[in-house]
Amino acid sequence: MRISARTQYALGAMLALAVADSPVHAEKIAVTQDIPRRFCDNILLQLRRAGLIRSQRGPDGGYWLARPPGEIALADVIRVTEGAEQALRPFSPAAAPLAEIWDRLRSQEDALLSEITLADVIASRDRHQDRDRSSGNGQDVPSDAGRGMS
Amino acid sequence: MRISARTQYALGAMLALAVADSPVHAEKIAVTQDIPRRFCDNILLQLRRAGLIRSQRGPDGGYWLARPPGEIALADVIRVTEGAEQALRPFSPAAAPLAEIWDRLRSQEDALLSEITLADVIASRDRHQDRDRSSGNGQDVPSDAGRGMS
DNA sequence: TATCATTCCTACTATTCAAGTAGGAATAAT
DNA sequence: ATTATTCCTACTTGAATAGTAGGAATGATA
Ligand code: FES
Ligand code: FES
Repeated sequence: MRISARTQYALGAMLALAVADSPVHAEKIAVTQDIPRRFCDNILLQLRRAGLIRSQRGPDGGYWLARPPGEIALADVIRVTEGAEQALRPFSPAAAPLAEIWDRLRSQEDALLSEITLADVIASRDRHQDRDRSSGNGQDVPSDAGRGMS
Repeated sequence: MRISARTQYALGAMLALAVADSPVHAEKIAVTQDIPRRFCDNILLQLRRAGLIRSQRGPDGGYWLARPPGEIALADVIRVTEGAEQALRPFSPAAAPLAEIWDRLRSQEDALLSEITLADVIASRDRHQDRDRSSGNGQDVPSDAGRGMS
């Protein structure tokens, strides 16, 4: 799969919401995540339509996650922003067996991205901030990390 | 990684060479693999420069594999045609931990594609042609398949 | 009720990248 | 010489991504 700027931005925005404990303005997200202001609006809208986030208009409005960070997988976000990848063009019969391989690649990738949640990413980041407390330190990102929003 | 038409074509061409037992014209490859004629030239040239195939000019010329099909992994071909994927743009600090994940994705993918050789693909194709001879049939593509060129 | 800050929506422009083409030079067989 | 092929650079085109524009709808506050 392609990792577009849009996807990168969307994940950044989702992470920003995951660590906040109250609604966040698009403006703030745009600034802290370094996303072009108008583009940020655009992406947040898409995420809301997909049901990943909720929103409130007017002053004192903003965005927040629809579910706790531990229940949102990276794949959930990516599927939205990358949309349905257009089927790759027909194969010459001779190259047909390659299709099976592309399928394997995709499932492999999907498996990984479906297992990692926003909470995992945040936990991993926090672990990297206080560098190596123990010697044989954090390898795996545990899937049971953050549940609440703070 | 992206599976471009170019990559698809290149793999088709390599497979065509893998099953041939003497030099093959670009023309023939283009026809049998359904590759636009001129584009085919273009791709073959790139493959030759990368050292994956050899060539001979003039009438009675053509292309052939530089190594036996069992020693050419799909990754070898793909790395050539996809080129050095341009580094994805800088992350906002907040989204930095994602970089690690992209890396994991890439290695996972590279591992799979490095294990499968042209010979494996051909063997798999042949196995699919005579449909299910035994009941619990071929799951894995053995890596020790064809060695010679026929 | 007026005002203001925000989200929401459609549609547009610009930039980049992949796909494919063009024209011919170099080489080798006959 | 002629002809069939590979070889090489550069160009054109099409599609997709990235980002922008303009304003309508909503909701808080006074
Ligand atoms: S990155 Fe998605 S299949 Fe390779
Ligand atoms: S297809 Fe290569 S990393 Fe996703």
